[in-house]
Amino acid sequence: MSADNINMLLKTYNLRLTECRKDVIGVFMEQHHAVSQPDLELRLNHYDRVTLYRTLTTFLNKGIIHKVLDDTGLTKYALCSGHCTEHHHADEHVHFKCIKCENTICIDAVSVPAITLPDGFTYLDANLLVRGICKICQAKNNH
Amino acid sequence: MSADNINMLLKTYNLRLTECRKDVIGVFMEQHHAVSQPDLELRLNHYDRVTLYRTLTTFLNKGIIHKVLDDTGLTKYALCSGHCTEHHHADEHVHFKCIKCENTICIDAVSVPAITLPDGFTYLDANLLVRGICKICQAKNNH
DNA sequence: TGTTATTTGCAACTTTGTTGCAAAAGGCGT
DNA sequence: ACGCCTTTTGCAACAAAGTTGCAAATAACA
Ligand SMILES: [Mn+2]
Ligand SMILES: [Mn+2]
Ligand SMILES: [Zn+2]
Ligand SMILES: [Zn+2]
Repeated sequence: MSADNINMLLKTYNLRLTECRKDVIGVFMEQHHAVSQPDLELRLNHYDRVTLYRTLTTFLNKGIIHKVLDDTGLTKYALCSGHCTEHHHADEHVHFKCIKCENTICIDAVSVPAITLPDGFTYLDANLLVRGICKICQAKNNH
Repeated sequence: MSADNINMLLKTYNLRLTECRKDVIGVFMEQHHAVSQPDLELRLNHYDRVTLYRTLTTFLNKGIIHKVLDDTGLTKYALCSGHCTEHHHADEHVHFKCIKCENTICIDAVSVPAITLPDGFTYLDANLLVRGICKICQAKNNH
């Protein structure tokens, strides 16, 4: 089932169906948290580092994935849900980083609240990172 | 006037008054936008890269400065305004990155709105980065 | 001014980001 | 199924940033 979805996704964005691209999308789909380039390098270690880098860049440009900021400076990526394009991402939701498991997830259910900027400032988009303890780690603590 | 402030600040945090630390604080004070390590290296190029790195780490641990996330993955830093400590930063305000001049500033006047997370998630803190066009660049456009 | 703990500079190494180029592979018409 | 053409990949090479150990320099304090 998933393989067809992946091929369709790539075709939608006019991208060639290469093994690497299919595998990278596969990782994003089976993972429910944001993925960094080093994460990808570990899981897909038969591909060259540069190829993975370029695959991420391509997906980012097409609007297939979006950046997820991290408090460590390491950039993570996640699949876009809405209809995002290269120039505008239409899925402004909260990102949550757990300080226990270090995973960062997209919380699509919670969108970024409207921000009123001081006079003279123009709003383009926003990236909100909330840190705390995730549901899974919380449950573990209450054994 | 400023030199006394700087010495006082360092003493408050039980830090030795070294040239490097005083100069770094000086840069933060005279700059009204967030500063990255490479920024510091350019301005204070008579200090070793590692010394600046360690100075930032020290200030970060003491709660003198806070991290300002950036959409490029480059970490920037800014002086803390409130009473921040190593473990908790009490100055949760909006950060604004201008896509023209690339400067990132702390907008202390706008605090991060309260976020309601899904059940099971615990909130610790948040970092909100708004992108857009800053007041200065806006004014330049309207010549 | 001398003692001691802290800080600095340097060397070294790791990780990540980035580009050019030739070989390999995908898409497509035949 | 084949060949052509364009895109993608792997490799080499380099740039930039992060990180640590250690000996020399320096701040704090008596
Ligand atoms: Mn997301
Ligand atoms: Mn700030
Ligand atoms: Zn967790
Ligand atoms: Zn600007």
